[in-house]
Amino acid sequence: MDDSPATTDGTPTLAQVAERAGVSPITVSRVVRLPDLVAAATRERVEAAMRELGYVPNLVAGSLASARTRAVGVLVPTVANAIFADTIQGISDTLEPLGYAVFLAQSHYDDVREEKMLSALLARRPEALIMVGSPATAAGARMLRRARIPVVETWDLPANPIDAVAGFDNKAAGVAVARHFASAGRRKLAFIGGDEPRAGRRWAGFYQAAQEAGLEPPLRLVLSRNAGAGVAAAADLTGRDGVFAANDALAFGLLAGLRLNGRGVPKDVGVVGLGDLEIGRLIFPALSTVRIDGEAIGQTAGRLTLSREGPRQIDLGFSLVIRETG
Amino acid sequence: MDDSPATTDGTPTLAQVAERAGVSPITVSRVVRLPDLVAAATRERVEAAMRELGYVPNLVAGSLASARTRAVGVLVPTVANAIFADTIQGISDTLEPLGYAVFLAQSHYDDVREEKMLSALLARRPEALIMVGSPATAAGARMLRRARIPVVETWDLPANPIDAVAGFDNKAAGVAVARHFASAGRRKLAFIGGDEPRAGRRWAGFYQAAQEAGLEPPLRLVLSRNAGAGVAAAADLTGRDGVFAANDALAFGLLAGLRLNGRGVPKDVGVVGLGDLEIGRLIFPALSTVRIDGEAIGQTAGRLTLSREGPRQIDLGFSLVIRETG
DNA sequence: TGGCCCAATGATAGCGCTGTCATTTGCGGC
DNA sequence: GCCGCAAATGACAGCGCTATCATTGGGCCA
Repeated sequence: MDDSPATTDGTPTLAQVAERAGVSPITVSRVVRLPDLVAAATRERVEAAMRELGYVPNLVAGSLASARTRAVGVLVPTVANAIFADTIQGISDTLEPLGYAVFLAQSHYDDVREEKMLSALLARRPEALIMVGSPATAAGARMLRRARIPVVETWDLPANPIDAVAGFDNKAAGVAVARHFASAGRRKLAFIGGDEPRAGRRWAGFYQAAQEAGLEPPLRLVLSRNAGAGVAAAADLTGRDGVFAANDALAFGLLAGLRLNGRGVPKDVGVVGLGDLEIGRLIFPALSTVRIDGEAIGQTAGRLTLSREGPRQIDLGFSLVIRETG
Repeated sequence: MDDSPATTDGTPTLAQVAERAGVSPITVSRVVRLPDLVAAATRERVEAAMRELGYVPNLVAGSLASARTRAVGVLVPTVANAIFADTIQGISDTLEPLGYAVFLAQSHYDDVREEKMLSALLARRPEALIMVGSPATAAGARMLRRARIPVVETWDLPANPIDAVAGFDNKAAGVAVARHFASAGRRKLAFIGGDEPRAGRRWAGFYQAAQEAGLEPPLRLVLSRNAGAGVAAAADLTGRDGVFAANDALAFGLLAGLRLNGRGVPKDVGVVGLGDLEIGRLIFPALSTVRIDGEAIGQTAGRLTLSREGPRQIDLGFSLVIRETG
């Protein structure tokens, strides 16, 4: 086009915009960040130069200079499991409009990987970090504390939180389900779920409440996290009349397995899931479940990230939604 | 602890590590990035200093200096829709082990927002950008071209791609479903879906193939994207005997609505979804669907991001999976 | 009319790293 | 015993911005 410095390299810099607009670099910087401080005429000239050059600010340089990245790190066990998608959505919907970006990482329920991802995330200097659950390792927790940024633990109510919390009481959820089964006259309960900490707490509450209700000790099946495992589990659940699945996906699988085994739901077995995925309402029989508002968790986590005011440990609760499966 | 410079500010810098280890900053940098270039004894000394100080490298500074961010931007319409979760997972699983981070943004099927997110993403200087679909605006496309980084468009086969593609032929999917309905003797077809480009292409193929098969012109219902809309749609579909839902979630809702309306599936109406969510296999009647391997799309996109070699427009295809709904 | 204040703009220095050369040291071969 | 070379380390400059002061030039009031 012309011989402006922009033709030298692909991406124009703020200085090149400044030169073209006949102003100093700092003025261009202000047009981008604090337009009110710049006279309208100047601003227009600068904006024209930016447009002509196709200028895209370099936030990595800006972040270094200002010590503000305008980004938050988000660490989830996995995104494929629909259960956390709403939470990610909630986070991103509350933070994106404010100019924050989301760095997403997955731990895959693996402690080593979690620690690695935590440090990879922290290396990018997010202004806050939101994770599902709590750090599994002491080293992970230490890193988070040293980072001196807001940290939000979600989907749980840790006894000893690092900073903020947006979650619910997993143990109480287990208790509620066991009591429900007991009051419905079911006697031989079972629990299916993974071996991660939150499922463990659900189990603990479930077991305890079953005992307190005078039922025989419930069975626990530790499964891998996909719905297919739920299908297979049905075969090992003969004789059980109330099953709490640690998440809805497992419950859907279980329902399918039960159908294959010719067992009636809810007549022969009651099934309760956790999460309240939309599909649960739509299938037949409609899934009874522990409703968790994953999006609210995400929104709350996002908000806790932005301000240090107010209560920082928030219990979003859950509710037992009894539909057709038990 | 002691009077090392680290006590001054929260986060120690590379220079502070260097001082404590008695080496130059560049040596510390090498221990982090190219440990083989450093003598074992020196390396151990540096590593000890890093441990003692709790050093976490500052990648934003490193990125600026090296002009490499080791990050990719990912833009999806929404993460709540389970259909893209597998793709994000595929991307992140192939890129994270190589040290890349993922910047995640959502467009919410909104052109303005998409453009905004694109430029926000680009401002962070990702080394590649992966998006579902193609930029909706010319400005968006221009930004991507100017960025001079690998760009992967997914979930579609754009006629005029910016760079790489990992997708499938949405129109052909529509054709396949219409032909299937026709050969099953269904005469009065309908299509339900959003008004976004990919759904539009599915409709186009569906419509065309229905015409070619001599059926009367199918009906198109434009719905919002949640499953609830599928439930409501059932009422407007009386008299139709074959319905293609642009995604599985809508299909689940439709199935529920049809049940409420007392219409038999597949006897009275056939229903085919798209995506092949795991649940579709588990419910009864099991959902017929156009199977898309979202995870493979993500993995392929990730791979296309890393190397400029080989074919860059990859059609991952789809397959029609007829189960119990039609 | 002089002084003061605010609006508008700029100069300077540096954020915490890494690329690109040096420079130093040890060691084998002739 | 000296030269050359590779291994190990370092000096320097600079990535593209922004924080933090200046500095300039009216406009307005006493």
